[in-house]
Amino acid sequence: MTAPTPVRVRYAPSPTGDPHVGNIRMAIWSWLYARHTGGQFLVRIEDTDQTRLIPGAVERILESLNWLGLDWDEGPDIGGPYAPYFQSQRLERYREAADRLVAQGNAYPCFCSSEELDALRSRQQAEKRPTGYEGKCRTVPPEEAARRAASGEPHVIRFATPREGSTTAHDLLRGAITVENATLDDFVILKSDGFPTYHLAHPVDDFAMKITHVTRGEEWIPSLPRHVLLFDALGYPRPVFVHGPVILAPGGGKLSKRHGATSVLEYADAGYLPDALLNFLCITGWGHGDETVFSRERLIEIFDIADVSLAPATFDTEKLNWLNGVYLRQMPLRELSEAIARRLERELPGDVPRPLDRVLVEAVTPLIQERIQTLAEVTPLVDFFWTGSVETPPAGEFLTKKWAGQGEAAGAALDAVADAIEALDPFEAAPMEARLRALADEIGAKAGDLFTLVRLAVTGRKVSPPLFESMEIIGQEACAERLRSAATIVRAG
RNA sequence: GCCCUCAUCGUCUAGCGGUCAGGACGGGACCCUUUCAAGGUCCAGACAGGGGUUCGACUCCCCUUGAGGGCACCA
Repeated sequence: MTAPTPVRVRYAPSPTGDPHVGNIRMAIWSWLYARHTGGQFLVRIEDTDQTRLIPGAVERILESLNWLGLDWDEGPDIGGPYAPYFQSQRLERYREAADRLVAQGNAYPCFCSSEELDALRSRQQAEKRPTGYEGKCRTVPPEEAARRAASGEPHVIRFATPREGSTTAHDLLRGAITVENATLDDFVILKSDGFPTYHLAHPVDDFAMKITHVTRGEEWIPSLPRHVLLFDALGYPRPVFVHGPVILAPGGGKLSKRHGATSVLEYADAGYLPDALLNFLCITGWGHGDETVFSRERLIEIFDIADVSLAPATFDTEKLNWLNGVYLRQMPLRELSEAIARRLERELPGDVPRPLDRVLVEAVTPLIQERIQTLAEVTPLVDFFWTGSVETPPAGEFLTKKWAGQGEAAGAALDAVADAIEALDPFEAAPMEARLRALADEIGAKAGDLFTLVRLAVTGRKVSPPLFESMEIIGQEACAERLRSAATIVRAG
């Protein structure tokens, strides 16, 4: 889809915490749409609520975008032709717009206190009437209002919403949305601290920054009529509005901490890959034929924001895990190996010397590449390659199935394996397997039963990467040592 | 309570008046196999309900039901 003028979309988070995945998904879609059409993607910080600012939030927001590989053409850190990109630095513009609306008779100062407003709201609720400001200060004569405001009396500026008629706005995805003006109230556009509310800041900035498509979450639909009224009153052309669906938690309802990670950085921490999360988030709430795995390039090639679905989608962690596994398996050895090395250096016990030997990590990587879904599974799976000695499991672990009650036989078998291992030359996986299969035959055991003992002895666990390749990496001496020690324990059991 | 939005397998979706309603995750079976994975083959599984419109509705309209969102000097 090609737009007549270059598409300009923006991601406009407020710095009140880490961006939620639902929020980030909208940013991904917006970014893809900009890149798909050859337009621009910008970032604007909506820091108009001084009471909710969280230090460091801006940095974390930008870090989240960076990690996902979303780049911006204009933003708080790099500036741009419409700077500044912090709303807190654009206060004069909002003031100006508000003054103009008051002068035009589209807005008025309101001197009602929060206590008064709270009281009004409770009264309305008690009487089961719609809540909302009923326009008390709208009747204050303009001259009197101006005088009181000039004398320093605390006040806000409210928009004088038309009482009659209805307002129709258009959403690219949903078509016309019409609301009776009577259901709207005189909402605040400028707060008493001089900061604008979102309702005012949004039209002023999106007009000034030449935004062509306002992309945001569905939660904004109810206030869309107010925004449209403001665009009109200000004499700004209306942009295209696109309200994406929300993301639901598995059980239904909002996705929250209770359901696991909710921010991008948490997913990074949990061992997910940027491309996998990007693919997954994009895919939840949007689809394209029979395809499921999309590279970034492919998405840019085919993504059209007009194709996103309207219904709220449920966050499917199982699918994310599977997709992450797909990306892990696709990764070039060197790249995966480096990621695994960094993970291990972060998680291995402190007595393991850093940096890790990359040659060893590269030997281990192919053994686990197709066995993990996230990087978080790496360390518990392969730590025995680095921890000097494994803790041999108790005899009971060994003496199950074929070996139940056969402590002596199992011990003998382990010793026999140790003998065979020590005699091996070269000490490589293929000949090792051949030799141990023959040995199983000699002992009169099934290969699998023998290998289970060896696995337990050498890796310390019943599930491990491929046995012989692992043993080759661990080394001849260490393997023999672990086998003998296990033999002793098993006999005693 | 008032306003708004949405509705295809358990989940994410394709479909855009005529299809055996397709794919993916998850589930089941089998194959492969030294564990665990990965891989392969196959199976089960959906148009929320009721009215219209039409020669013909998953597709268009209305109602019901269900789900989600909003009703701040927060965004």
